[in-house]
Amino acid sequence: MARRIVLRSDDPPVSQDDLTVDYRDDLNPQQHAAATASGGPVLVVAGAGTGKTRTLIYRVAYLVETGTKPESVVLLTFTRRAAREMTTRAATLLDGRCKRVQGGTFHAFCLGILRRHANVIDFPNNFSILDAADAADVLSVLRSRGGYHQSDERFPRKGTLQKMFSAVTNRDTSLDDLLADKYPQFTHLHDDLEQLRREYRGYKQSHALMDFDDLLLRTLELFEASDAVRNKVAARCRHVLVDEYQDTNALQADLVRQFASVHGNVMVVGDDAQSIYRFRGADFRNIFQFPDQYPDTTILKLEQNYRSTQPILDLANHVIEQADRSYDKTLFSEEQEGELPAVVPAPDAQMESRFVAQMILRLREQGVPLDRIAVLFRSSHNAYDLEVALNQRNIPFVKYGGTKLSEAAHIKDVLAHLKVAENPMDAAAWNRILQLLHGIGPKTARDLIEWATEAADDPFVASENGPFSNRYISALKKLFATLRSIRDPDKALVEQVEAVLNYYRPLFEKTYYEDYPKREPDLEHFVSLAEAYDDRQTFLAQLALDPIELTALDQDGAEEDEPPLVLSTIHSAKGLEFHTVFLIRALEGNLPSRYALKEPGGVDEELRLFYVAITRAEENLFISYPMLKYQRFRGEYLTDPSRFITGIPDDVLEPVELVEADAADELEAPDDVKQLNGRVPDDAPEDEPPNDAVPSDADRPDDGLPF
DNA sequence: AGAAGGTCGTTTTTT
DNA sequence: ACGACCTTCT
Repeated sequence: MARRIVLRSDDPPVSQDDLTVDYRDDLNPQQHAAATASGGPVLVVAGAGTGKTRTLIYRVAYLVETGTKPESVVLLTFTRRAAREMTTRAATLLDGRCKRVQGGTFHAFCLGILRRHANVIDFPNNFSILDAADAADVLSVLRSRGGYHQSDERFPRKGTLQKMFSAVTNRDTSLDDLLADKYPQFTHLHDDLEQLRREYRGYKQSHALMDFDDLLLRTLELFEASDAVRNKVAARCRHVLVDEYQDTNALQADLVRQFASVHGNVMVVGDDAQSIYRFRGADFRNIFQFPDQYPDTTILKLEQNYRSTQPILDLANHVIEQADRSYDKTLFSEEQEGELPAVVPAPDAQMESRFVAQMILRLREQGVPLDRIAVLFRSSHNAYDLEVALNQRNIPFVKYGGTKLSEAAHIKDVLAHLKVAENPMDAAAWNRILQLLHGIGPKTARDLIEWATEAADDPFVASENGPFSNRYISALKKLFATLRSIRDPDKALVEQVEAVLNYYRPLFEKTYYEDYPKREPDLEHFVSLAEAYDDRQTFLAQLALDPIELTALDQDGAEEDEPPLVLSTIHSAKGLEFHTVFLIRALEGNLPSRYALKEPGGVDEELRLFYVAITRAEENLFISYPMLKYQRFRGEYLTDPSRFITGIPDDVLEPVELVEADAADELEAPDDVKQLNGRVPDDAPEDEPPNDAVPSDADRPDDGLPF
């Protein structure tokens, strides 16, 4: 790299008197130092709940207020939700200018760059984005085309292939090492896999497809291919801010370096104790390497916790002590008072759900809004029982980390039609819509795709003379007619979606004949979503990169209703905070996950996950687990509580026993709230008749008699 | 040969 | 409740 001469700012030094926001008054000294730091590389190590987000928001405001153009500030966050929240809050602080800062997720930001410059790496700018499932489908096609599993030795299934290849890209390792490390059963297939991986890459290139990893990887390749482009992009990155840096992987760290390569102003914020995306290639050690990669890094620490009470932090500190970690920060709070965190063994899964649902109703009675309460779990199916219990009691909730709208098969069908209209080379989408037609299976679809994407100049015009069989010709003609009609540039997006739905409905009812009425509402939701966009390409990208939770849609009918309770995987709860947190299914094999036990370092990662869950809580924390579980084939069996909660002293984590209200009373009065020994803030006797003042309680079901 | 339809075994976490 | 695999049908 060329020698660098640093020019000093010609502007007079900024005095606090000239600023609208009172940074010194609003922030503690550590936060203030971070928010008002001058340029250059800065690493902020911030413990859970220490006002990391707040500091970044003030940082944005400060930069904008001291003369940096908002368009030249880049704020990279882990989710779009986080980016939106930050810029909105910064805007409240200062003014609307903050909304013009660039950013979002790494993937979204890279997409923007690629759309502008894709031609440099031989991609059209209307390339399609493949989500993980789409990528797996492409691999499945290539696998059968290449005849990889003709012999009777087993070949990895499509999802495994996708995971393997993604891991190779994200972890910056060789296929060899990955196989040895994680897939020893497939090491002998190394050559086949290497070849399949090459085919996959070539196929994506020739069909204008990019999977999630490509969005990062191809951006780096773009920068490598053209210094001019890199300089142009980096010139617009006057200040680069990265949130959750502990969860970035090698690719992302590389990207940050490129973005900052012109101005050198980069501030990263993170907490090594909260690194929970190892499976995606993140390595918490990255955060320690930052100072090595950027000479003269200023290191700042945030240690005062503003979120949780001291008893909750005591548990958190106790937990994280068990992990190998290089940074020592003990969180402290000024909020000394507070309930002890509780561990609640429930007799079985239904009882666990009853406990959570009833506690939520009590808290709500005491004035805690539902949306200040969260139920967290390791994996999304952990919540199935609870979802039933909540539905029975009419408690509204959103679930994060569950099935996304754009992942539902029927929505993927509709999307695929739009994708083909957008990018006629999109073989993955073609494959999907062709196989919906009666008489077309994998083989015919493959032949037709080849014709449509290679032989035909314009498949939509030349649709009269393809290699068609009478078996499906009439259905195919209808498909072409629909595609032609939605490609009309004058057609509004909503009209395009309506046209697809008109065409798709009969196919939909046939394909999902057993349960299509249940899926029907999703199609309506999809139309209303499309109304907010006028550009097809933006709409498609948005759905791919910022998928909408299915349960979030159930809520928008009831706008008058109170904001819903939050159910979330621990991963999706990152960065959020709640008055009360329930952590359910704290079981050995679930948290820590049994899969993690096999991997070196896996248990530590799970421990950090547990730590993240605990530190979401402000006032109350309940950790529960069922003592008995039921599994098909296995029947009922005794569970082991998570190793993370055994052996913690009672004065740090208080054991609580669930007691069933008198069984006779329960039969007559459905108000069957259990006693919690000394735990419930307002422990009213429960032998009264049901209280009508609790609307969502009114049609509570009888909760069965599990004993 | 290739598609359709039924059956069996199954499931971490996310952009 | 979903997908991979096997059997039967066109």
